[in-house]
Amino acid sequence: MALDQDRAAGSLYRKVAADLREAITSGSFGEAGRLPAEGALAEQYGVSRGTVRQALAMLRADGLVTSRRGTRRVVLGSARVQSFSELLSFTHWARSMGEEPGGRLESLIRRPADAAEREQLRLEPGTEVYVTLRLRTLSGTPVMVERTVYPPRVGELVAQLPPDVVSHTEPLREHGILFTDADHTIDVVAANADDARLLTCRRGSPLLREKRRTTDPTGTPVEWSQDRYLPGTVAFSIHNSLASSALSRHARDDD
Amino acid sequence: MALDQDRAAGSLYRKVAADLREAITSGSFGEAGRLPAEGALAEQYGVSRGTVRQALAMLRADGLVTSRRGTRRVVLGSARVQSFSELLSFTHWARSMGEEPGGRLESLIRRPADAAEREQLRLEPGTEVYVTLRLRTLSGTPVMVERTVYPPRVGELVAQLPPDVVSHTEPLREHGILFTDADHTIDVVAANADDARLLTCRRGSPLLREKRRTTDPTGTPVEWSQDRYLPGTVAFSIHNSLASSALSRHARDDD
DNA sequence: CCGGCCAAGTTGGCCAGCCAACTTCCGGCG
DNA sequence: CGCCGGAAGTTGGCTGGCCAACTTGGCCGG
Repeated sequence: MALDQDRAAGSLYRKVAADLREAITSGSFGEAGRLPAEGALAEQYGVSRGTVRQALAMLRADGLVTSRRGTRRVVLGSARVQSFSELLSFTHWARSMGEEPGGRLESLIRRPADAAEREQLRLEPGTEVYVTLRLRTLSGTPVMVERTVYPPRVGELVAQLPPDVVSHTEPLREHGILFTDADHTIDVVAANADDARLLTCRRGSPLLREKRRTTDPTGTPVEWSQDRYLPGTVAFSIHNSLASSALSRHARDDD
Repeated sequence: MALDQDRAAGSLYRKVAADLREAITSGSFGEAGRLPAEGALAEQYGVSRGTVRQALAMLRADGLVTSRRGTRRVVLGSARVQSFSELLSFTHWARSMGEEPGGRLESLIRRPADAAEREQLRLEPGTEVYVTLRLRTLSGTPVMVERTVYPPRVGELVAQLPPDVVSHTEPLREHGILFTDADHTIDVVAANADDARLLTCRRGSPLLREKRRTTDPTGTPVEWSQDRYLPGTVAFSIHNSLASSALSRHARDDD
């Protein structure tokens, strides 16, 4: 049953995971209810127990269910953003929330990489990098200033994009630049003069900063970025357990 | 080879993962080098390929290696904090950095839970909760204010702890209260009067806020906490990819 | 010399089975 | 009535095997 629809990518376990995720969030198992046993699910979906376990591992990593030896799995919480591309691309994230992402390129310069940039992007001394400064908006209101450093291979492509293009990752993907892995660091920083001007806030007022280093499938760095969010616009959300962890970015709607 | 030492918990794949993690961070495969094939590792460790794959899945989730069909895995970065308990317990985290954690209980009150607290801790209306306010220090200097709400079962135990106890999670664990899963939300907030007094900063100055809801293995909430960190003392760090995500908290030592 | 094709190598995915460790529940016994 | 032990149920872990999808590099032909 239930797998007839192509609800997820090719692999079986992803389809099972997607189906279970939907069942959980729609409350089929209750608020904090117990899931069917792995064997029962395997029979129900017509797959092996190993495949079901692979699907359940995804849900466990996302913090949707518990998993303990000896007991049925228990529903922990409801679906969160799947955090795949939502965290790598401001545009994807905004659209997944139903908001309209916007952006304005403030500056794009080309200059030799400094020591820190060479370290992050794993470049030879003397290599030139492309540095962009962009203001990002959500449904028209400014929420974030993005400073990104690109290695030559990527920067050359970015430089040819029209200045008013909304998404950077999408056109880059069409040129074979893939964003697959990223390291994020989150802290607080005071707004400098540029930040204050672009975000229309006072200089020195606090901003939520996300530093991000992104690599492609081969492990080659493709981007090093520093995003500064206006407080109250976004928050970062993480689930972690003894098994795994998952992160998602979401808009602030509560307190 | 190499598995003679009990470098990790019981399961084979954890031992393999720990060994590989050490080999990667010690540079055995080079800065961005390629790992041996799964089959080769399986033979080398004397385990099946499935076990090696389970170990490698951990490393991939931690952002240490890539994984693509058709190619050997590539070293992405070096070891990060394993984020198991480091993120659940301020004390564990501090000690893992070699710093001396401290704490002072400012207040502990018992009162009926409000709507938000009942929602978070999944309590019946009218249930009483225990609310603590603690100042946390790192090697003597104040870095964080922690406001925690405990459900009755846990709060009763917390109330009996001596006020100067450093770690809360450790004594609770001895009473059968386990912290296994947590949801974290990170954003910025302005210091209120209490925060300013305890952290010796100005009122309204920005603090990094981490809201945390922790559950035990059965999925029952055991804690709801709101931690406010002085800027410049901590940052939160995450790795995410198309496959998985991992989070760790770390001290700020760079910029 | 360049380009395309092909084969080898490698990981992703799935299956079937087995045992151990653990939890829960129920019934018996004190 | 309460405690304890055991059986049933469930997940964790590991093996061995098979095929598909994909990448890489080298060979061959133009």
